Amino acid sequence: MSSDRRIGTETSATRAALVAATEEIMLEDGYAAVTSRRVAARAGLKAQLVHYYFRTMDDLFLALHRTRVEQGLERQAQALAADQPLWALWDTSRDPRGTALTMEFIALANHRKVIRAEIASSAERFRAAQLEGLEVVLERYGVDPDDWTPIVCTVLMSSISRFLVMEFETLGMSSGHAETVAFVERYIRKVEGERRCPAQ
Amino acid sequence: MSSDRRIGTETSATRAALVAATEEIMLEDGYAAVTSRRVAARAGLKAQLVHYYFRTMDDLFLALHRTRVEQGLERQAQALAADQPLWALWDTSRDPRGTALTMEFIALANHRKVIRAEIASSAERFRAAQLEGLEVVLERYGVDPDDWTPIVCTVLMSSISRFLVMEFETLGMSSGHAETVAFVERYIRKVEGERRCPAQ
DNA sequence: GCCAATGCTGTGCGCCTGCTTAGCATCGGG
DNA sequence: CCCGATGCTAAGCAGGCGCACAGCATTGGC
Repeated sequence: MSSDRRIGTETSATRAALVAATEEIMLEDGYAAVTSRRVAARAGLKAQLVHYYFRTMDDLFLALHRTRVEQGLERQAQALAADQPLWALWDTSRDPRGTALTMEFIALANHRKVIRAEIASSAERFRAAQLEGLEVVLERYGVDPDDWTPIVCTVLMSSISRFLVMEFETLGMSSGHAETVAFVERYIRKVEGERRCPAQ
Repeated sequence: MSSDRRIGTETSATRAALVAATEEIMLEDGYAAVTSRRVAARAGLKAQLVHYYFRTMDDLFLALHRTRVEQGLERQAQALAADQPLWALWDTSRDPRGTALTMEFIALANHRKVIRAEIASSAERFRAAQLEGLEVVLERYGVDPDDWTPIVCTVLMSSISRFLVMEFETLGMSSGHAETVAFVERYIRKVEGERRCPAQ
C-alpha cells in the first residue's frame, strides 16, 4: 500500500522552505521547471524531502497555491476596506509577483487537469469578494450603475492590470503601458478623487 | 560534428503535419505536453521524424509560432481594412484558438529564454500594426484623441479580450464576461455604429 | 528507560525525455 | 545506368523525472 506513506507535518519549517523554493522557481523559470530535485536544491535540501512532505508534485503546487490565495484574499479585503478602495484595489492588482504567479498557475491548469478546478474556484472567490466590496463602494460614490456596474469594473480592472504585468514581466514589453495606466487612473480619479495613499 | 546533421525540407507535408500536431497538443494539454514522441504519435508518425525536420524542440515551437504570427498579422490587416474595423478587430481578438495559443507561447517564453525574444518581437509587431491602423480609423471617425488615443484602444482591446478568452477557455470561468463584452460593444457601437458584419 | 513518533536520507526502480548514428529505400537529373 | 539527394527508420545513449522503501538518528511522552 502506498496510502500509509508517512507525510511530514504541515507546520514544518522545512516544508515551508520547499514551498517558498517552488514559488521562486515558478517565477523565474516557469512551472515546467519545478521538479522535486530542483526545488530541493534551491532550498538546500535533499530531493526526497519533497516527497516526504508532499505525496505528489501536484500536492506541492496546491500547497503553494492555497497559501497565496489566502494571502491574496486577505490583501484584497484590506484594499476594499481602505480609505480609497479603488486606488488600493488597482495597486494590489498591479503587483507583479502575484500576477506572474497567477499566470503560471493558469498555464499549469491547462497541463494538470487536477489542479484546474482548484484554480478556477479560487478565481471565482476573488471575483465574488471583489464584486461584493465594489458594490458597496460604487454605491457610496454614487456611480451610475447603468454606466459602470461593479461586475464590469471588477473584470476590467483584473484584465487590464494582469495583461500589463504579464506583457512587462514575461516579455519585457511596455509600449502603450504608461498611456493605458494613465487612462485607467484618470477614471479612478474622477470617481475617488486624487490618490491620497502612496502607490505601492 | 552535429552541425552537418541532415534536416528535411521546409515545404514537406510531413513537416507541416508535425507543426499542426504541435499546435493541437499545446491547445489541449499545454506547451509542457509537447514532446517529440507525443507530437509524432499525434501525427501518426515516428518520433525521429521530429528531429529530422527540426534540429531542436525549440525550432519546432518557433516554426509553429512563425506561421501563426504571419496568419495573425494578415488577419489583423484584413480587419483594419474592413468595412467596420473596430468590430472586425474586436472579433478577431476574441478568437479562442489564437488567444489560447498565444497564452501558451507566453508561458513557454518564461521557461525557454531563447524563444522569449521571438515572441516579444512579434507582439510588438502586432501592436505597432494595430496602432498604425487605429490611428487612421479613429481619426476618420473623429474620435477625440484627448479621450481615446489609438494606443490606449489597442492595449485595452487586447487585454480585455485576451483575459476573457483565457478565463473561459482555460478555467471555464465566465462570471461577468457577458456584462463586460456588452460594455465594450456599447463603446464600439457609439463610435462605429451598429454592427453590420456578422460576429465571427 | 523504553517506545512510538518524527525528521531525514541512501538507494534505486521504471519511465520518459531530447537527440544521435548508421543505414535503408526511393527517385530525379546527368 | 549511376549517383547524389531526399524521406524515413531501428536502435540506443545519457540523463532527468516521480516516487517508493527501508532504515538511520533524534526527540518527547509515559
